[in-house]
Amino acid sequence: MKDVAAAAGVALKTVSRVVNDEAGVNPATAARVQAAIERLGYRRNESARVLRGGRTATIGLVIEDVADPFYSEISRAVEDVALRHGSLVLSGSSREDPLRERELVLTFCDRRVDGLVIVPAGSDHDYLLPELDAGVAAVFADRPGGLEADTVLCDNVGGAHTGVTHLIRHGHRRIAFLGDDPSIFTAAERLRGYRRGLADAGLSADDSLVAMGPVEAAGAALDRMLTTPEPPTAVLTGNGRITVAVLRGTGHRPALVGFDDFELADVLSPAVTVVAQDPAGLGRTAAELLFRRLSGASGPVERIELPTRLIPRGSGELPP
Amino acid sequence: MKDVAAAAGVALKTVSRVVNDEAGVNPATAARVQAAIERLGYRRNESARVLRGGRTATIGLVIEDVADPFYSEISRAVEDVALRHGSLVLSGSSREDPLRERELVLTFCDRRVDGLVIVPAGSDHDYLLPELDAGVAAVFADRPGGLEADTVLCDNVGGAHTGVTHLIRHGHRRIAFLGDDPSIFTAAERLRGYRRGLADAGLSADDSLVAMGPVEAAGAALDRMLTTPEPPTAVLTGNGRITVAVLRGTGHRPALVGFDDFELADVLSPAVTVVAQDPAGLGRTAAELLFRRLSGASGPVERIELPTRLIPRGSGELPP
DNA sequence: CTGAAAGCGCTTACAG
DNA sequence: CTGAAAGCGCTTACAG
Repeated sequence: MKDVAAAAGVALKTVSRVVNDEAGVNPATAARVQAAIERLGYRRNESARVLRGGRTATIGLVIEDVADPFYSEISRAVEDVALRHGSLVLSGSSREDPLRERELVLTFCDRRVDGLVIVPAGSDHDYLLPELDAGVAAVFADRPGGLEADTVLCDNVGGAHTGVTHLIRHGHRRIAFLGDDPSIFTAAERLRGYRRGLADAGLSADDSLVAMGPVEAAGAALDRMLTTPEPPTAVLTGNGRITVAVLRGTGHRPALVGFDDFELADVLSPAVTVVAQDPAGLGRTAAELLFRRLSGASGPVERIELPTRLIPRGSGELPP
Repeated sequence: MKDVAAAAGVALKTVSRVVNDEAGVNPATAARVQAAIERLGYRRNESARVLRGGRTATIGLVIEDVADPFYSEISRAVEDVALRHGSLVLSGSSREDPLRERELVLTFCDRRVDGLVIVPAGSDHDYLLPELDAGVAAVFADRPGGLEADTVLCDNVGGAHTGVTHLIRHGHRRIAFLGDDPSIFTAAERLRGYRRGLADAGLSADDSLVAMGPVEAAGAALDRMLTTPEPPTAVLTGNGRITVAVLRGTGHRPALVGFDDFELADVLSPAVTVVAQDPAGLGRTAAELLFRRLSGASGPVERIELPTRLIPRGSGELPP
């Protein structure tokens, strides 16, 4: 900028005015400055500009893993909204590790991001308190965080309820639920939806048909259930990775409804009936909420729940 | 920092020393400063720090689309390497649009990223020249860019050659190739590999068995081929999306080798034989090359080609 | 319409 | 071991 000013024979401030399209510059002067800018290939240093103003026009995104399609959909949606608001996105994968989540968030805060979209890996977010005081905005997505802040979730209970009810309508009475570790919010919620669905249909819950735990154990758990005297005739899986584990399983496959849609679900035979979530909606809504806060919205903390959608494809319509 | 200095009764510079773990500070003074830092909840502003030094410890990543598993794998690998080097990643999706690619790259440059990993959407990168002069490093990944710079590619020719040769070994003589638009580098390269494979086996190329074009047209193109008097008995697809298009196709399915691996390829029946690329390796290698440049490496421009791997699963071993 | 000064939050280079 | 001054590249607040 100094060089441009010198080349155009004006003061720094005048260059700044031209660069920022500020009114009240003599057209001739402006043209001279513009020429110098082009000749020297000058491009304003956004970091310096931002240091002076308050904002960095950058937000941070912490997800579990970019390489997981569910999260990469979220990622793309957040990116889109951010770009539309003139912001860039720093992103990082927590790998479901609360410490890594915390480290990423604090690193982003050190770069003075304006706001954060966080898919919480941990449940304690006290470490965020000083940052929130300092003015960063934060929105939790997919799972609630450990403090009062805007949050966008899927309707996990409703989705699981819909899934199990669908199987009941197709004549099933013994329906297994294979879920992830119940310490994970979404896993616990989906289990609740499953149980409520059974209860609403007047069916008694049978805990021997429920297996919550690491994804790797899901296949074996189902195999065990299938060798009992009263095996399940249908399964509701608690997330996409568990659905895949079941699909990889050998042997007889009961009727199946999977929580979370996935590519090629329609190509398998039978095609897989799923309760689809809306990851793009999750990311978009979270980012929009964030930018609303950044532009000054000061209403009460919001908690939005996005609906799920049952997609019948065959595996969930098999008779007992 | 000023507040901390005042609170600890020292000069700014001393706080800076403590924050940076510089040697030669009286332990008692350091402790006093440390206490003030904690009491005030001080965190250094990395942007300001960076303004003074030369680097931003940030790199830019431009891919086609984060929501595509191939690119999200690249993304994760780049992220990992960057974090290991103390850098953060700004990323954006070009949507295969050269203008958007350019805009993203220049936006990143305005933020003064230290370097860029680019999956080129366009073939003209002259717009990068002034930035390179200004000191940003750039590495092209997956496809070569329009100027001399470090580049990491997959062995597209070799991979397609391996795929078609595999089908030939299993008795096929009429093998179709369904590829993407040949203006896309990888598509053209794979077509070359296919042709070379046929030639090496002494088979004559039959252009009626080749269809290059938009992914949406691939299914119809294959259907047409299958209704001719001498239909192909096998297909090599040019990328993952085309493989899926073929899998979605109704009717008789010839033997199939797909370029690029995908989730659930092993669950389909028959399971799908693929030529697997190494997207994580692509991202890792590109990022490592970038950081090598950033730490001063000044050797000649590198061009690295990553090997592919044939994974036989069933669909590619079907007899004619 | 234009500019000189001060400052954003930090570090570098120097002096004591 | 500690600090006062200058500067990174820009903008804000003011004066002319």
